[in-house]
Amino acid sequence: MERIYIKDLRDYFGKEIELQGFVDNIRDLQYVQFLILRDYTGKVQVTIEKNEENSKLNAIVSGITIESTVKIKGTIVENEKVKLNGYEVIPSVITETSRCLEELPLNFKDSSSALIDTRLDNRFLDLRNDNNILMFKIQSYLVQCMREYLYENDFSEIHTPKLIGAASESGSEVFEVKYFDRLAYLAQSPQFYKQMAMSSGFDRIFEVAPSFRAENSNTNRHTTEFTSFDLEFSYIDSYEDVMQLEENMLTYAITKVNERYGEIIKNAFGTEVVVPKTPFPRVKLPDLYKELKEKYNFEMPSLDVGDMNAESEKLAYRYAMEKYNSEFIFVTDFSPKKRAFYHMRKDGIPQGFDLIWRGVEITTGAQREHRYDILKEQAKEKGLGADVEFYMNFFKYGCPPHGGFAIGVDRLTMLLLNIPTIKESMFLFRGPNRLTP
RNA sequence: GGUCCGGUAGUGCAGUGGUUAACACGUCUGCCUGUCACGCAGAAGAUCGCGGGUUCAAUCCCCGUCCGGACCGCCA
Repeated sequence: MERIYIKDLRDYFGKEIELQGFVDNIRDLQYVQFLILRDYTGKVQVTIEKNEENSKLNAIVSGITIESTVKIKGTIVENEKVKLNGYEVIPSVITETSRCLEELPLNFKDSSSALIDTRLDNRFLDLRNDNNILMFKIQSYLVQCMREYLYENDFSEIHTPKLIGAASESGSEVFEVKYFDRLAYLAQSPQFYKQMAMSSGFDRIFEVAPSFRAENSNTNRHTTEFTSFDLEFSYIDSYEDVMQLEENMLTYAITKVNERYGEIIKNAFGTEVVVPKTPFPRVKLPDLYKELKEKYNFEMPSLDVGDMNAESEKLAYRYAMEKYNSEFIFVTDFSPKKRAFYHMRKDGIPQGFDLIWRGVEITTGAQREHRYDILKEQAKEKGLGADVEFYMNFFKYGCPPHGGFAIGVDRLTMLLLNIPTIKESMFLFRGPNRLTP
């Protein structure tokens, strides 16, 4: 029999259908039993009167445990009495297809009733929560829309290695892996390979893949393994082209997410999807600090001028909202000391940016230095030598001017849905103290 | 890595230097004329994170250790 989803039941009134799902709840009264069936599209009430004719069904329902899975054949009928959607299933056959054997280790229906650590220990159950399932449908759609935008703009998706032979930048923040009789590293970014694709003439590429960072970071927005949405493209005139691509892509994706999920997100997560307007405001870091000083009496600790910290990111958001009514703001003109050697510089200023959304950094991007001699000089200045030799070769044989950026998908999801921690906005969190499940 | 805070039934929490460690949800049993967060009654369920110390006596005080949380740093 054809599989019917609960969300489509309205199309089958009066017909015999077959449903499958989890037993969400059972209310076993004296003369009637109610079984609430749940699949990933919704819930429906299955009603069984207690009588001679139904004695077999009554026995099955009495013996069933909540969260077992069942297959139900029955007829879907309208009934005003039912508060859940106004219809119910009158079953002819109920088959238990798997059994929940033990008491659940947490009440996944109420996320606030268990600590995040308990939830992560039992993530497969925690994810049965309606909002969690919804969150991943939305994340999936968001990424689909970003991909869609790029495909429409002649980008191709590539897949770069995550096992690498040399630590890509500093070496201090990569995981070592035993690789036969020597060491390998887990990629902390596809940066070098994205640029290799530019050198290879791929012109416009992106990748959605894991990145690994061996940083002992304990915050609500860091994880040792995250999904990075990376892209790189050629023949740009400046990093302004990179910012434009990013704001257009995000606006396209958020517009579509809002169309499909805006109302649902408001109801489920209590937060508004705000479709941004392009162009996003842009501010130079020194100018931003002048404004933050004037408006909020904020001053960076002097050692950190040329970079941002958590507080200045939050204030940058406040500033963007108050002055531009924008949740997004591009910040440019960081100190070269704080930026990677491969960022192009002009008059000593890195030609790159951070994008702050709702007070959190979601992107670093830049025009890259594609001129061999200058790049070599900048690498030397950062103390990089043999480790980047293979990379330097990309620029010896002609390489288009290019740039790109990376977005953290899990952070993006967290911010879009106003989820308090990245531990919840990724399928399985990985942190300094968590490698399981 | 730093600072602060926490670890007590399945889950979330209360509490005490000494008798039976309280409460809510969940679980189980019985009852209940259609429930819809069903309701009612009862029952079971806790080496009080682990190791050491102080004490007549430690779940409680002290030290160590492990685990976790919030914020900061690092970044996506």
